[in-house]
Formats: sequence, C-alpha cells, structure tokens
Amino acid sequence: MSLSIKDVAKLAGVSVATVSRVMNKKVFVKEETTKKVLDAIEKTGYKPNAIARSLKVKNTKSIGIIIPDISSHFFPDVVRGIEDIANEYSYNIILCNTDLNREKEKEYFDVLVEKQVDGIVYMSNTITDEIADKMASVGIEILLISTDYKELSSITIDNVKAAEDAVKYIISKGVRDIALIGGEMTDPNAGLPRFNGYVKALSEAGISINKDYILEGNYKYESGYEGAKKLLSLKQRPRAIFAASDEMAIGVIRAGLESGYRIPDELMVVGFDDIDMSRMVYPSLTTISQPLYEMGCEGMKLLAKKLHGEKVEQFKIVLEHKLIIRESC
Amino acid sequence: MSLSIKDVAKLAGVSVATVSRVMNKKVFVKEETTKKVLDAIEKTGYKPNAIARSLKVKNTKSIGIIIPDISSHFFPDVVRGIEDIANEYSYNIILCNTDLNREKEKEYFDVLVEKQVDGIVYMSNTITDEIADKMASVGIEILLISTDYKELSSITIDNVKAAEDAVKYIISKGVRDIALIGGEMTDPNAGLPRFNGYVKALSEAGISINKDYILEGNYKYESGYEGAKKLLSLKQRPRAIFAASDEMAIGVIRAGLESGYRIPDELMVVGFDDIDMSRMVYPSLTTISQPLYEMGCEGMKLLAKKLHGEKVEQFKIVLEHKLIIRESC
DNA sequence: TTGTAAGCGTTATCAG
DNA sequence: CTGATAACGCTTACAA
Repeated sequence: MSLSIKDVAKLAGVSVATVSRVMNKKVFVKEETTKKVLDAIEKTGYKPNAIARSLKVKNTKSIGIIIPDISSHFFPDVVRGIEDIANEYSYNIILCNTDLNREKEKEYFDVLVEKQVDGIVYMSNTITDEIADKMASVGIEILLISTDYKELSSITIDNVKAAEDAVKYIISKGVRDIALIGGEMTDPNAGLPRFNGYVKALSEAGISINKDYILEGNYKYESGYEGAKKLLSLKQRPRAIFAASDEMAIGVIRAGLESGYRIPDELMVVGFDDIDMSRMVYPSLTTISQPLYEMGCEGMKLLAKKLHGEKVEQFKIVLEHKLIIRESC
Repeated sequence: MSLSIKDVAKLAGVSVATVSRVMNKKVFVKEETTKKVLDAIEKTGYKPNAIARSLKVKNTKSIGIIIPDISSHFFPDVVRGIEDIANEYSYNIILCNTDLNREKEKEYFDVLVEKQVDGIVYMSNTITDEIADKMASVGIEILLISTDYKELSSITIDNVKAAEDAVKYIISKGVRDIALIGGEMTDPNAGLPRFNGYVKALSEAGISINKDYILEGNYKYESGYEGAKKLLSLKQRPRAIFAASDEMAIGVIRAGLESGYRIPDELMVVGFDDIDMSRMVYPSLTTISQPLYEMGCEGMKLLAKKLHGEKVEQFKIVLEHKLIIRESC
C-alpha cells in the first residue's frame, strides 16, 4: 500500500538518509543525487509519513483550538483567523467544542496533550487555577483569546471601554433613558466589564442608574427578545437599549418592531460584536466591532512566535474595538 | 520533561509491555500488577504519546475536514455535527479552509495524507476526476457532504425537490409572478438543481418561464440585495422571490423593505438553508431547511462505520429537507 | 500472566 | 557528500 522512504531509497539507489536529506534540504546533497531522488519520489508518488517524522523531531505542526461551540456566531471568524495564520506557518488546527463543559474541556485537553500538539488556543470557559496548573504541568504553549489569566499569553479587547463607548454614543444622541441587557455578571470576561462600562458612561454623564433598566441575558437571541419585551412594558420605557451581544440586540430589534416602535426614532438599539449578521438585518445594527478575525490572526501569530522561540515583548495584546454606526442608532 | 512508558514501567517494577497492556486492556493482566501500574501512572501523571502509538498501530484517530470557509453560514453547523459524532467515536477533527481554491485544496489534501488521517470529510469544490483519482490512490476513506461523485460515499439532500417544494408553496399562495435568484448554473451541487426545481414547479403549474425573472447570484447577501433591486425595478415586478440561499433571501428582504414593499403582503420571499439567522430577521424568513447538523452527524457516522470495517448497506444518503414557514411568505 | 525484542518510518549522529 | 545505524515511544508476536 503506502510506500516508505526505503522504497524511494532503493529505487533511487541511495540510502534512506540521503532521501531524507533531499526532502528536508538542510544539508547539501550533490545535484545529481538530488535529481535521482526527486525522480524516484515523483515516480512512486511517495508522501512522507508525518507521524513518523513527528515522533523523531518532537513536534507535530498541529495546534489545538478549544472553544465552546463553533456554531456560535462569535467563533467561526476567529477560528478562520487562526487557521489562516496557522496555515502560513504550516500548522494544522484540531478543533474541539466543549459546550463550556468542564469535563469535556479536560478530556479534550488530555487528548491534545497526548496527540502532542505544539500549542493550544483556548477560548472556552474562564480559566481556573486547576486548569492553569494542568496547562503549566505539560510543556505546551498556551494562548488565550477573549479571556485572561496571570502570566499566560492572551488576546483581548478592552470590554469596559468598548461598552462605555457604545453608551456614550447613545448619550451623544441626546438620549438618557438607556437600558442594558448584559451578559452574566458572573462572567468576568465579558458580562462584568460591559456592565461596568455601561455604569461608567452613565455616571460620567451624570445619569443615575435605574435598576429596572438593567437586565441579565445569556448573549442569545431569545434573551434579548425577552429582555426587550420586559423593558418595553415598563411604565417608563427606555428610549435606547444597549445589548451586550449582537444576537441579543437583534432580538431587541424584533421585540421593538413587533411592539410597533420605529427604530431608531422611537427606540435606539446598539449591539456588541459586529457579527456578520448585524449588517444584514433591517434596520442594520449599530454595534461595537470586535476584530474577530484579527483576534484569531494576532493570537496565532503570537503563538507561532513563541513556538519558534522568538522573544516576544508583548504577550498580552489588547486589540482595538470600533464603534460601527449603522441604522439602529 | 515529558516521561515515557519506560519511566512508568520502571517505577511500577514491570516491563513496558505490561504497562502497555494495562493501558489498552486487551490482554488480561493480574489485578495486583494492574494496580501497581495504575499507581505509577497516577503518581507520574504519565500521558501516553499518541504519535508513537499511531506509528505502530497505523491509525491516528484523526479525520480531516475540507471546507471552503468556516465563516460561511453554512458550515459551522455541519462541522459541529461531524465533531460531535467524531468525538463519540474518539476521533479528532483537523479543519481545513480552502476558499474553494484548487491549489489550497490540493495542499491540504496532501498534508492530511501525510499526517495519516483515518478519513476525510470533503465539502469543498465539486469533485473533478483528477481529485477523485488522487483520493483513490491514497488508501484514505472519503466522505462527501453536499456533493456527490461516482462510487464515493455521500450525504446530500434532494435539491431539485426542495426548490420545487419551495416554489410550489409560493404558488399555493396564489402567486404566479415568481422570480428566482439562484446559484451559479455551473454549480452542479446546488445552483443547477435548484434552478431545475424552480422550473419544474412552474411548469407543472402551467406557468410560463419569464427569463427576466431568473437571476444568477453567488449565495451571498449582496448578490441577493442587488438581484432584488433589479427585479423590483422591472416594469412588471415579481410578487415573490425565491432565493437559493438564506443570505441572499435576507438581502432580498432588505431590498424589498427599502423600496417600501410590505413583506409578505406585497412581496413574498423564500430562502434556502435555514441558517440560524433566518429565524432572527424581521420579518423572519420562510425557507427550506437543510438538516445541517444532521448532515454532519450522519456523514461522520457513515465514515466511522466504514473505518471500523462495518458493512454499510447505504453509502449514498439523501436526507430530508423541510419547508419552514415563517413570516416572509 | 509477563518479559524480550522486533519493528513502525523518520531524522540525526558519526564515520568514511 | 553519503551510508550505517541508533534512536523516537509505543505495540505485539513470541517465548518463558
């Protein structure tokens, strides 16, 4: 069936060492010999066995990606960014979906270690000490995206500032009754900081916080829809709603439209993420753009550098967010 | 650094063979010995090297997925389906994005072969004889999703029937001026059959084909939007538009709304795919549901079975589509 | 029930 | 410049 370096060596009339040498072109081989070998490879259609190679050289040119769920709107773009750069550096990616399940996470982590991946990109749960220890104990390079932990490399955005920017923009439109449909307060990566940014913007504008205007969602469409229904039925309804995710914001838009409000004239809505969908809905969504693709790229670049033993000055990178003004506010 | 089976053997006071045996539990090992070994593993935190194992047993428990682009709305769900089942069978997935680029496709294919994946799920370009030969020449199991080729295993839906169902539904609403924004006619997987289904439904209803009502798109939002603008400016505009993808249909909705048409009262629109977004837009999209997740699952199940040497009676599976009636028609 | 040893397909060291 | 050959870490006859 599949043939090995031996077969090529035999056909070319040289030793296996020589075949290996021409393939890896680190050592000089006489032109004539090279040609013989190349011919033999061509003729046989030989493909080197990367597994055997990995066993010897102790790297696999594979990196693992641990995410909650590739079907969530957030991840495909960043995975794509990772993959593009990984490909440039000749790495392949092994994709793992954890559903935020600690058990699955641990299992995948173990498998990745056993499969000897060169590095892991992690953007699942928030990191616990236990996980961190585990990561440290195996000698694998780790990169965090959208989360952070002590001395580990990470790519993030400034969520406080981003939320603040969003709310300040709304305020600049002359609106003061601004509600928030946030993430879970127990989520230190996005839920909490975005809430803080909201509070900060309001405070700085001298607007007092209205408890009734603050709801907790789970980033999903439905929770935005439900939240907005609730908000809109308040005696004193908000004139603008800031949602901590685009999906929720799109739920808000529907709730508003269903209730007969014109957007943005009677109800402004601002989202967060700038997922693909946000430019397609009608009215299109004003939102905070997280540079998803770029986060993947920068993350993988950083990882690749560390893998190649390059000194990296900055191993905690905070990328710029951007306010994208569309029709909804 | 990372320790090997030898270290465990030494600590447990047994041979490496014994350690291997307790780990793979295919051969019986005395309970007492087993315990010693397990203790040693526990104590050292030993993790077997899957690469070394693979080299010996000649399988990697990895399968490659070749797709155009994980950021396209179509793929995350099916990839998720594949991964879920793969995980059940203890496979990991290596994700490859080709952008429909033949060159990249070939490169990835080679790498996957070199990395000795046990199987490949392919849903990129349409298969050419050249690719098919390549696939056949290496001994790797191939599974096609959303495309088909001779004797290769495949998971598809009946695109002709699906498009026909969509258009018949529109007709059943009493509308006869139905336009199509289709895929490329050169795309035998989706573009052509959906066009055929459209024609078939019209013909069977005795409606004559109006050339002006047939446009070619590229499945993307923009091409739906542009197409609809064109259609809507016809002297005799269509009363319904069937788009061969949800993204295009969502573009159609915006174009319609922008032009002041009420949907569905003045303009009906039906999409294709039932991507996540289609239930979130307003008005929500009536569409043909492709069982994306299920396609991934069924595909991976089929692949796993073949990999395990099980006889599979059916290696060309056609999954059921479904008309999902929402607000747009 | 367990140990010895021969590979799996490469790379890398060491001679020549 | 090239050929032998010893690893890499594991599994699996074959013996014991």
